Parts: sequence; C-alpha cells; structure tokens
Amino acid sequence: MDAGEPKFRRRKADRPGEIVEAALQVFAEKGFAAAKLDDIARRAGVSKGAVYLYFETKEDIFRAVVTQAVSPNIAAVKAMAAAHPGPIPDLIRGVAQMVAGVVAGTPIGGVAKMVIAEAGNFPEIARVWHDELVAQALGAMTLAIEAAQARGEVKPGDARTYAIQLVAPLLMTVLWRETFVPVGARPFDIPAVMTQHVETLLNGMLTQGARA
Amino acid sequence: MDAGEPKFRRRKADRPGEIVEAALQVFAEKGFAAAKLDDIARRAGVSKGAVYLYFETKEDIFRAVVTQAVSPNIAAVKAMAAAHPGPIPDLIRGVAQMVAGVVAGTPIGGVAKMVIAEAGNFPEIARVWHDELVAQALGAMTLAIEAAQARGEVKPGDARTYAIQLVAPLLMTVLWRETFVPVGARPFDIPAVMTQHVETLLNGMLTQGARA
Amino acid sequence: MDAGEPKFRRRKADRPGEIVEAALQVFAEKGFAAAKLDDIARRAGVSKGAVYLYFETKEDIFRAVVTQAVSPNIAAVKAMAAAHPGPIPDLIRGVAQMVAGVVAGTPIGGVAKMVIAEAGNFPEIARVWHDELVAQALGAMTLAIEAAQARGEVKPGDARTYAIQLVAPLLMTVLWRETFVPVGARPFDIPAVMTQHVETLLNGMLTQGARA
Amino acid sequence: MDAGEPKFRRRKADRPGEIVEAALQVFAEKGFAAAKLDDIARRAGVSKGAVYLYFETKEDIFRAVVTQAVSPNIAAVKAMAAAHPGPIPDLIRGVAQMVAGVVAGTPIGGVAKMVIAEAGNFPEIARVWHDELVAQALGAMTLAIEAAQARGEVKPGDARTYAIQLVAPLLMTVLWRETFVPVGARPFDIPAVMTQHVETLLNGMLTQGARA
DNA sequence: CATGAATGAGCCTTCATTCAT
DNA sequence: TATGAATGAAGGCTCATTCAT
Repeated sequence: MDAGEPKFRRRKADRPGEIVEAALQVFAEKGFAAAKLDDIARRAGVSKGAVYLYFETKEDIFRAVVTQAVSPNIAAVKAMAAAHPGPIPDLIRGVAQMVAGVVAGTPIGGVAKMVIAEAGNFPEIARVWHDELVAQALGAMTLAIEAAQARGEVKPGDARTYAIQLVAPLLMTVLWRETFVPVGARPFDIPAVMTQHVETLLNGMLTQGARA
Repeated sequence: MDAGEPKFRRRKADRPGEIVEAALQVFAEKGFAAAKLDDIARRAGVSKGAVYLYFETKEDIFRAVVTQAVSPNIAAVKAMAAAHPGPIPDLIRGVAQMVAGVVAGTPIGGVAKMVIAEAGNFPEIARVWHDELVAQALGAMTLAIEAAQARGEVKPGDARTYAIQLVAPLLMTVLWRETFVPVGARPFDIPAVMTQHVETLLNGMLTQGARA
Repeated sequence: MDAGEPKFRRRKADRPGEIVEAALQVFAEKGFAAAKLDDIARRAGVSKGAVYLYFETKEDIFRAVVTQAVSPNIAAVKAMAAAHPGPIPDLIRGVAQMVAGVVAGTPIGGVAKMVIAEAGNFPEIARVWHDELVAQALGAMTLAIEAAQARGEVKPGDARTYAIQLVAPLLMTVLWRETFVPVGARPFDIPAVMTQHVETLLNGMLTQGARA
Repeated sequence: MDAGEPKFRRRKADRPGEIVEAALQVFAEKGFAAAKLDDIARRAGVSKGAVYLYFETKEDIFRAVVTQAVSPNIAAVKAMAAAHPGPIPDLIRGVAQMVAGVVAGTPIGGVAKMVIAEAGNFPEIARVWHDELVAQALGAMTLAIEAAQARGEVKPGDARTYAIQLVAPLLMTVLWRETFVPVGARPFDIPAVMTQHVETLLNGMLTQGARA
C-alpha cells in the first residue's frame, strides 16, 4: 500500500507548513503579484483548492510567510539584547558570527527581499518586520555601543550609526546573492566578509585603550 | 507655432521622458506587477493609449526606467575609475560624498529597490544594472584600493571586500528610507552616516603611515 | 441493539428525511444555487460526505425537497376532486379553510417560492408541481364550479378564472410572507384574508337564488 | 463602412441600458447565481470586460436591473394615489386595466420573480421593491377603499385586505406565465382575468346603493 | 456507514493591449 | 498624434463531488 501513490494524503497538521515553505520559494523568486497560486500549490504538492483550506487569501499566505520568518529570529535578537556587558569587541564578534550564520543558512535573505519589495503594498508587514526584528536588534546593538562609549571603549560618534555600519555589509551581501549572483556576478563569502568587516570597523571605532 | 503659443503647451518631445518619470514613481511605489498602466498614464498626464505610442509593452517602460537610471551614473562611475592615483583617503572621501549626494538627491534608491525586487523576473535588467553600474563602480574602487595596498597605504585584506564595506551603509540607509521610514521608522541622515562611516573605516583600514 | 440503547440515538432510517428537511430550509432561504452543501449538511447534523450516501447530487436533493412537498398534498387535492356535489358555497368555504391551514402551517410557501425561482433551470420540477398539484387542484375546482354553473348556482363566466380568483390571495399572502415580511413589511393574517376573500367573492359570483 | 462589422463600437451612452436589458433576460431566465457574466455580455453584444466598464460587480448589475424596473412604475403608482375621489368602481376598473396593461406589456413579471427568488440574498432589493412600489400602491388603494367605505360605497371589511384581493390574481397570472406556461401549462388571458375578477369582486364588495 | 481533507472545474474580476475615432 | 472604449487572456477563489481513513 505504501508503494501506491495515494491520490489524497490527509495530513492536516503538516499542510500549512508545507504550503508556507513552498510559498516562500515562489514569492522570493517571483514577487508577490507574479506568484501564482497554482505554482505554490504544485510546489507544495497539493491542489489549488487545498491551499484555501488553510489560508483565506493569497495575501494571508504572504503574511504567514513573512511573519513566520520573523519568529525564529526573535529569540536570537533577545539573546543579543541580553548579552553580557563585557568588553564590546567580543560581543560584536559573537553577534556578527551568529547573524552571519543565520543569514547564510536560512532563507531569510529571500524574505528580506520580499519585505523590501512589498513594503509599499503591505505596510503592516514592513511594520512587523521593523518593530519586531530590525528595530529590536538595532536597539540592542545601539545600547551596547552606548554603554561601551560610556566605559570609554568606543570613540565618540552616533551609536545607532555605528550599529548600522556594523550590519550593513550583511544586508548588502545577502541582497547581492539574491539579485546579482543569479545573473553571473561573483558571489561573496558572507562569513569572510563579515570577519574582515568587523575587524576593520572595530579597529576604527575602538579607543586606544580598548584596542589592547 | 507662433508667438501666442500657450505658455504651458505640452512638449511632444518630452512625452517619453514624462512617462518614464511617472512610471518610476509608480513602479517604485507598487512594484512592477502591481503598477497599473492607467496609473502611469494618469500621473504622466496622458491617456493610456498615448503610452503605447512611445513604448511597446509595460516591460519596455520598466526597462526604460531602470536603464535610464543607469546612464547618468555611468559618467560618475567613469570619473571614479579615472580618478587620480593620489592618497586613497581623499579619493574615498570624495567618492563617498559624491555618491551620498546622488543617492540623497535622486530617486535611484527606488530604482535599486525595483532591481532587487524584480531581478528574478527580469534577469537582463539585473545584469545591466550589475554590469554597467555596480560591477564597474566596485571594480574601480577595488583597483584603487589594491593600488593603495601596493603603495602600503591600506592594510592587507580583500580589496573587493573593502569596497563593499565602504558602500554597504549607503544601500542600507537607502533601503531603510524606502522600506521602513514610511511605516514610522526613524530615518537616517544619509550624508552624516557616510561621513562617520568613512572616517571610522579609514581609521581601521589605513596603515600607520597613511593615517598621518 | 439492546435495552441500553441511548435515548437520543440517531435513527439511520431518518437520515434522508432529516437531510431533506434541512435542505428545504436552506434552499428556501438562499435559493438553489446559493445554497451550500456544507450548510445543508451542518443543519442536518451530518457530515458533507454523509449527504452523498443518500443523494447523488445537489440537484437530487432539490428534486427530493420539491417532490416530497408535493405528495402529502396530493391526497388533499384528491379529496377535493371527489368532493360531494352539494351547494358550492360550502365546498369553497371548506376548501379555502383547509388550504389556508396547510399554507399557514407548513413550509409549502417556501417550496412554492423555490419552484417559481428555479422553474427556468429545472423545468421538470415545474412540470411535476404543475401536473400533480396545481393543475389537479385547479381542475377539480374548475369542474366543481362548472357543475355549479350548470345548476344555476354560479353566474356565467370562465370557471377556470373563477378558480384562480379564489386561490390567488393565498399565493399572494404566502409570497408576501416569504418576501416582504423579513424586510419589515406588515404581515397578513392569512386565514382572515381568506375568510374575507371567500365571502366577498362568493357574494359576487353566486346567483340570486344560490345566495339565499 | 457601414456594411463592415466594426470590431469596436464606442457607444458609451447606450451600453448601460443594453447591458441591463440583457441582464434582465438572463437573470429572469436563470436566477442571479446561475446567470453567467459571459451570457449577459454576449446577449448585450459586448465582451465580458466591457460590462465592467459600466458596473462594478455582478450584484451591481442585478441591483440596476431591479431598481430600474421600479422607477417607471413609480409614476403610475403616484397617479393612482392622486386619483380622483369619485365613485370607487370607476377607479378600480381604471387602475386594474392600467396595471394589467403594464404587466402584460413589460418584463415586470420576470423582475417580480427575481425579487421573490432573491429576497433572502438581497434584502435591500426586497425593501426597495416593497417600499417604493408595492407598499405605495397598496397604500393608495387602501386609502381609496377606506374613503369609499366612509361614503358607504363599500361594505365593511379590512380595506388593506380588499386591496390585495384586488391585485392578487394579477400576480398569480404573471407568475403562472413565468413558471408554468414554459412547461406546457395553458396560459391565462391576463386582461380578461382581471376584467372578470374586478366585476365579480366589485359585485361582492359594493353596498346595495353603490351597485346601482 | 460516516467523516472531512482533498480535488479541480468553473466563474467573477482585473488589466495590458488594441483600435475606431 | 491622441483618446479611451473595448477586448480577452489570465488568475484568485468557491464549492460540488470524491475517497482514504
């Protein structure tokens, strides 16, 4: 019986996840509007109608894809926020490695692309992404840098700006991978870029004393 | 025709340009698929039919928007490439200021967003953007940095990586403006960010001797 | 099975009847096309699949609803047809009271509405309804009136027309109840209307002699 | 040029009327849900898309059909309401003839059928039909009858009931025409039925004195 | 018998594109 | 050139019907 391909499968519990996963691929590849329900369904291995057993509309699927990509990263952000208040270089190196790993190993890059692309059409999604993920992470980094400045570890300068200086190459290389690599551009080794970047930037932003 | 020509008479020769300009706004706001020909025509102040006197298809308009945004910047890139081989800090500061000015003062950010979003659907556009703009600029910067390394001005490290480290915050802040500012995020002062970034990074990447 | 059988155990034998009853309500409320199998099943207290154990298609259920509403009334019609050939006023009064009672106490009004609404899509249903119910009743009345005319009880005039004159207010008030009362119209007291109608009409159609 | 069938016609002003007329036929024949936009468009001689240049949704078309059928009759109702306060028999005979003419000569029967069928799904349509047409007409008749009763022309009895007694055969024969005639039932001669009905009923409802 | 997850044909609606004016 | 009414293909969504359990 196992060998015969049953026409129906009856796996209510698994379906939503499978559909969201398939949708992530299709949306990341084509964008929201150009993605066809048929494609999503086929890639999820179900019929078009089955998708509507689990989601109300195409927009719902989109929202599920994006918000679902937020949640697992919230933990990481919280860990970052709660990070020990020790010397800032270790913190930054640790965070950079962790985030680089996430970015390299998950489809979060594709989701980021979708958020950027559809922010105009789905403001609430941009808001969720910002409020729950980006602003949190940026805020945690900013606070840590301000504390380090107070301790004399980091040179004067806008702390929030230091924070984006730190993460910008990550976003850049991810979008590079999504945008230009498929048309033949030379890819970047994301962890390597981050290593060089963090060392260079630390070198530039730390005070003499902290650089020891 | 005569002296009594109405002051605000529409210039026929300007039509394509007006349409492209209108299309840029609509595409940047909604994305390619969600942009309606009707909106573009209305915003350009012409009828829907008139658009088809100048462009074959919606894709054509899109291509025109993106490629048109490339050309004026090619000059800048060439200037960059031909830049004098003097001390690298001045070159970098000069380039950064120029690029920051362009980014802050033109809709190129919206175009970048479109390129990222539609790279999957219009690979040749991603290719044009990469080959004629991004790769050129990155290549010029890379060469200049390698030359500076050869002169002992810049520390060892991957020159192409140094180049993206330099420009990444620019892309980041532009996308921030396009994506999160409309939903209430605090904006960045792009030139200020670039100033701090360039100084910090130069501080970190220059050798002792060059830092004088 | 045994004495301990649950008190409210569902009678399998009743299922078709329960489904038809539920379907009658839903069809009467929404019409054939707008009625959803899901609604019918839910209102009958069974699963959607169970409906298909008893009926082949949605059309089948519809046919069952309408034809089932015909049968119990056929007896009444036959009784009418076989009615004693005595003075017509008594016959008419008796028939009117009986029919008014049926109309007021059964969902036959909703069925009539369905027949009217779907006659175009289900001609055979209109035909059944006409041939087995309406034409029979009308024919019986017509014959009785013609007999009364022969006996000099009823004035000259088209007998079939007299017959519909008699029943028309019944249909009118039923449809009023189905159509306008739900949107706030003042309802009619159907038996009262029929009493006044029958007396007025008899007054107008009987000859001097019969009016004694 | 006239001989050649042009692909497009450009008759903006005529379209809505043509579409509503076509829709009336299709809706009356199939009902709202079973009517296909394609059918309506084809019968109106336009493409499916063209329909959407003039109406937002299928429901809109339906509403337009029904409300459009109301308006021309409102005038007649008003005339009825303003009718001279002379002897009631003349008034009733006049109104009956007029209404019978309208009913026989316009598609109002089909519209009435639609209103009855879809009252559950479109309550506001039932409300419009009732408030602007049926209740007005019934109210005017009721008032006239009450006045006649006050003058001693009409026997005691509920005036509103007398009013529906009067019009019921009209509705009955119209629905008969829409429902049973297509499946082979013998049609009624509507004006003839009304003549016999009015005379019989007047005979029954007038007082001795008024019958002179 | 009974369930309800799954299917897929069908239809409303949108919108890029065409063309008579 | 310019217009905008008209077209028709495409796709989101619904729901009667089927079938593995």
